[in-house]
Amino acid sequence: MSATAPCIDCPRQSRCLGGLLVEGMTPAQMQSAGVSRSVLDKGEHLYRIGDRAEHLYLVRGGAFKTYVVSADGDEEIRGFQLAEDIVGLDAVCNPEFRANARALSRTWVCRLPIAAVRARMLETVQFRDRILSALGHEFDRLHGMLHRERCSADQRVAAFLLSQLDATITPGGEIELPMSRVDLGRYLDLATETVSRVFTRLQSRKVLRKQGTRCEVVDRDALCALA
Amino acid sequence: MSATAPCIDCPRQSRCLGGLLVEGMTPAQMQSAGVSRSVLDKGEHLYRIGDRAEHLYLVRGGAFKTYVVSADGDEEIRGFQLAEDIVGLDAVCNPEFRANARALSRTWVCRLPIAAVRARMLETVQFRDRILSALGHEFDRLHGMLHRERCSADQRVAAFLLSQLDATITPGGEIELPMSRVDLGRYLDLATETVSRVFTRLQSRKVLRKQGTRCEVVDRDALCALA
DNA sequence: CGCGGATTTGACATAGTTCAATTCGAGTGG
DNA sequence: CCACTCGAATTGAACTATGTCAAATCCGCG
Repeated sequence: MSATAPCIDCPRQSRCLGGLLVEGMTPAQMQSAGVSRSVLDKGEHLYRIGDRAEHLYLVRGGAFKTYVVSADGDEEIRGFQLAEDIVGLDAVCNPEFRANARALSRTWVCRLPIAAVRARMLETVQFRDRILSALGHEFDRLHGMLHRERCSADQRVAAFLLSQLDATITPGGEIELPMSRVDLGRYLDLATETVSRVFTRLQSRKVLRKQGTRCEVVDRDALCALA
Repeated sequence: MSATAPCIDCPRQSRCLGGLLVEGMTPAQMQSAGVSRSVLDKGEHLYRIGDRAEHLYLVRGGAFKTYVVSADGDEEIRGFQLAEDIVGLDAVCNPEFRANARALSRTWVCRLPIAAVRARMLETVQFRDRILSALGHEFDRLHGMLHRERCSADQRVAAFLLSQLDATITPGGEIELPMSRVDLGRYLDLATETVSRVFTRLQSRKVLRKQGTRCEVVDRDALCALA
């Protein structure tokens, strides 16, 4: 995990949490505050459960999974974070991370020092509200997971695909599925085999078309009807 | 739902969110800020999904359930809030409530105006951190629910009973179960019948003793071993 | 081309649901 | 104080979605 220079000339600065954060800072101030960027290789951990939470992160490219390992050794995946998502929001509420974050592929992140974030929350209403709203979205996501886990296998997969579709910037039915079937199962709380069967079914019903790591949603309405 | 006077002479003031909030306010200021108390009868709603979130609430006695109704009309219970718990924390992150809150029995609450809460978050680090930490606990609780829903019926019930045991102020194995079997099922995502069967099993194994709305945990270790 | 992990498919096992019937228990009224 | 009522809780029996285990196939990569 190698760190590089911060956001001073980042084209996304104005639309970014970091933008609000570093507004008015000189490069030197940023540097000393600890704003920076990193790249992680596939499989590398961004942080582990119990680590002192000193940064939160913005995904620039690639993807993470956040997960915990239960008492009986099973990996429970709590979320996937793709480009533009925030990882490690825990850090705002807790001194330590409550989950592990691991790169699913080569992944780029911006790191925002949590001390600066907390300080800025006291300074500007706009920034405080930006953080609170991010927390609100995280609550919504968790409530969504809770709802999804009360549905049938078909519905879980359908709901997941739709959420990916919504989260994707590119229009059209193309979505990125950087996670393995195993990980998807661990996220949806389904056996790998069940996930696989649902995908097969959706493809034979011409709802979906699979192409390697990507996949095309041919019949969005059918998915909505399911979920 | 009748409202009465606020916290000026509340014995709990110093250990309460409200205490930090109203610190330094005159009774008149409190009044005009909207700090107050209410009582709700069994079955009354404290708020409904979509309501403008103008207060958050502290439970003083009694209990709530927070729930949503899914597309196919099923009630999904997202939490039970007993004495000393915060209800409506949504309000900090969202302009509208994202769930319904309904009294399970006659219930007393303090109402804290969210505008005052948000304002105070800018003023004192201590108060901001108190709120953030409450949000953190809510995240933990949701993560706990997600974990629990991946367990067997026995484990879900055991984990639930243990969490009630921890949350109860009174020592000894007595816990309050103000919710019906139906509601418990809707919370744990189990059929009422399944909940009932687990309780029966736990009683015949002398882990539990039931007494109306209360219940005594005889063998805490057995519960831990299960969960 | 061939290897090894990931995915898919098949056959079978089972926890939990569903539906129906019974029992319990807190109020209520005689 | 007891009988009655009605909803809540429990019990029973059959059913089903999904898990489990094992075998077959696919696919990316050296």
